[in-house]
Amino acid sequence: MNDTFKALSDPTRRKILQLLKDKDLSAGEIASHFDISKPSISHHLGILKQARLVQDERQGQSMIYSINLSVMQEAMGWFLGLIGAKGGPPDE
Amino acid sequence: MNDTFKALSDPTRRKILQLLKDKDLSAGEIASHFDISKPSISHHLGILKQARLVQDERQGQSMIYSINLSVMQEAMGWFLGLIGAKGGPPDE
DNA sequence: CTTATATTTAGATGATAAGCTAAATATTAA
DNA sequence: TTAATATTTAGCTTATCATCTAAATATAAG
Repeated sequence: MNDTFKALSDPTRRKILQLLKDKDLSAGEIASHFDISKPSISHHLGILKQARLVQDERQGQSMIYSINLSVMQEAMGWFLGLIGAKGGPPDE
Repeated sequence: MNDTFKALSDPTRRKILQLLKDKDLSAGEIASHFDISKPSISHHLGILKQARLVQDERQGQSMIYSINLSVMQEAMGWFLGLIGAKGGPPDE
């Protein structure tokens, strides 16, 4: 869970997730959306991957990245736990 | 939005929010839940406050902190935007 | 007014993190 | 096998961040 929030704390990484929401993209295609060097984007992708927020799969020379929505949902569960029941003890 | 995610990226600050979910607490009461110096906790509270995730109000010698759920909901809205509609263009 | 309590501010330090360039790896194609 | 393309790894630099101690501020009580 900590890895998840750490990964989400960077605006470049959040934007990457928004790009991947629309469609799977290669590392190079992702990098083309930013004014940041490809090695730096690769580093961000590695952090997202370690947090399991994205998955990658080789396709020829390219690495195709896709979003992992189940981990996103876990993080959202944390929010729901906070928002859902202010005040009272849990489950009562 | 960036301040929000930055604030949420630290485990101590997330735990503070969980404490405040159950009930409002003074800075000292919050600090007593951690093995961290009071100035450090005060620093964390300042970051949460700047992100408007918490509010504070003086009560005698104490500062009483409370959670601001509306900002939490904004952050959750970001998640919903990502999870809600994978694949297709937005609103279609 | 002086002392005690609660909290924050200041200043310093060590760790993390984001960015870069250059070099290494992996795959495809000639 | 050699050259071209795509991506990652290595190594470095700079900036940000979490933490600490010591000092400052604010309120309450004697």
